[in-house]
Amino acid sequence: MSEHDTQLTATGNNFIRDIIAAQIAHGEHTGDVVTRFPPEPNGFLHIGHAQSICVNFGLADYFDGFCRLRFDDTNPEKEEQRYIDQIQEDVHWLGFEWEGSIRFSSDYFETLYEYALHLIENGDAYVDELSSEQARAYRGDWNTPGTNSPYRSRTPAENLERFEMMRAGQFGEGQAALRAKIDMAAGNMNLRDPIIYRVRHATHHQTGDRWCIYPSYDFAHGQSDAIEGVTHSICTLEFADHRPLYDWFIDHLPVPARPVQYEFGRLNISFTVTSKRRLRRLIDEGFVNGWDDPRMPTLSGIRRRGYTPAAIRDFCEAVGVTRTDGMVDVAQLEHAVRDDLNKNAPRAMCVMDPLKIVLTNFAAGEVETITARGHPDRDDLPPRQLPLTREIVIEHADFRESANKKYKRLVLGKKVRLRNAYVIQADDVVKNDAGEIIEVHCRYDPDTLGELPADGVKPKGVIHWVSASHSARATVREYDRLFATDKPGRDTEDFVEDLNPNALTIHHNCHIEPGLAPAVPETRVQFERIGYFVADRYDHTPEAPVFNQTVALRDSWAGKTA
RNA sequence: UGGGGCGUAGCCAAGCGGUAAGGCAUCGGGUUUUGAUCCCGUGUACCGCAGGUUCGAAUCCUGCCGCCCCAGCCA
Repeated sequence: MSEHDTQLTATGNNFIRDIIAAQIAHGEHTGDVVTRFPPEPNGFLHIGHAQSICVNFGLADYFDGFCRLRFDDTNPEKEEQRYIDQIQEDVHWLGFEWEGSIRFSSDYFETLYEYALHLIENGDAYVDELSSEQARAYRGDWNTPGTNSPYRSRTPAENLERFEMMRAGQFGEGQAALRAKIDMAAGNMNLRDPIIYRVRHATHHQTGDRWCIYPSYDFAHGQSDAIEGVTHSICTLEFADHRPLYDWFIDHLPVPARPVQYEFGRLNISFTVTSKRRLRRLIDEGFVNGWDDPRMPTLSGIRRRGYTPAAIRDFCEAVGVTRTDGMVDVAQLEHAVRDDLNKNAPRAMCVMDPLKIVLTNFAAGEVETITARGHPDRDDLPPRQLPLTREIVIEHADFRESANKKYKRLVLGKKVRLRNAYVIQADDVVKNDAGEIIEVHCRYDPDTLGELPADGVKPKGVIHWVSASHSARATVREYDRLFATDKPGRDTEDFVEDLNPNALTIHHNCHIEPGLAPAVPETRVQFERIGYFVADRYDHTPEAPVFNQTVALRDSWAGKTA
């Protein structure tokens, strides 16, 4: 993991880590701790998966074992190569390196088939020819025991023959399925003769047309774990009642190892959604521009938004691993990025809503270069050169003709400090016919660079600015939370009704420091007094800079009035 | 109504019989050429409820309540 900046810490809570530590301490576990991250390649990874990735890779790293990346590809109709590629990119981006080459459940299809044969020979599985509708009726419900299928009593020889026929393509989809013979009256529905193989006349992205029968998740997953020597098979809580089945297969098959499943509570975050079905809908219905739209909670989306791998890892560690089905405040995620970016992002100035300021006592045509720190408390980040000219721009919101003492910005007749530069005083306001302020005339105090004014009175406020002429223009995409409510869909018919209409505001013609335009894509920066931004991974160019807002600076002034 | 899981401050979350850590959020205050950062302070948590055991229980026992997951030939 050296090529990445991964620094795994074990500061958070993780009950699985505690369990493994105890197993090792008590001699119940010897040898390597082997885990795996097992995504199905049917969509992009999202922030919820980050938790699973951190848990699996983190545990392997913590115990000096190893973790592999295995695609759980047993449903060819929903899976695509592009997702396989994207998932690998995302896991790497997060900072993890899997052991060996990538694996696929489909790598084990032949072995899995033999395992199925083993079950049939032992009378533990049978080919059922009930239609799915009939099967559902036979299954019963929570209050009614199921009924045995009339095909349940077929002999092993008969089942063997039928199963061969399934593999040979002599059954259409839904006409036959191999089921484990367990208990149609089990309280746990997963044990009511679960499907082991079903017919799918579909081309598989890895195995092509070699197979027309595919193993179910329950059959493929645990056995793949065993084949790979996984010791701790970690998944989320909704699979808890699959564990008896997971163990049943392991108990009834000649597998080379005995993995054990552990479940933890899925990560849910307020003001967002993390279900592939919902994310796909946002894309399909055009609410966002694809899986990697910066508003999306996908890893590629938040990457484009400017989030850092370290921030996401810190967030997952801070949230902890438990069996509680909770909802973490998105503010906790935002805190994690601010914390990282505050320490590492260079500072710069950008004026998003320009108001022209004329420094009446500054010579026209003159350009004074001011050197500013790259970061308030880091000397290793290079200083930057800021051209100061007679005409500059500041934010409209940073000027008022009059205001009370709580307003710490530029007020007519009063002084304010230009960030990194001089103290100025506003003398005149120029308005258009509509009465709107279009220009402010100020005088600057040439003795205040790094110094207090002669009267010794420190200006109340500091505002950011950029030269009107010696600056670059940029498009700045200001993002807000994708949803306006903490639990999308909770109080509405359809979760899309909770979408935040202001999740994206595009600002054209923003003025940025000239040194910022050449930034390479994905350069992260803090626009002082505004927030953290990143040069868009795809759209940013030196000629037409595009910055995406990662997260705004904390603003204890917001909501107050002056 | 069957099976499984979970309930500690607004949100995460320690605690595992000895009298409630920490983080986020909130609200104050200090420092500050970012109303940022940093620093300090700030919460009667009836430990879901009710009984019981005990000198003593969030921690043990019993009952109840609430929330989540399961009736795909999805994962």
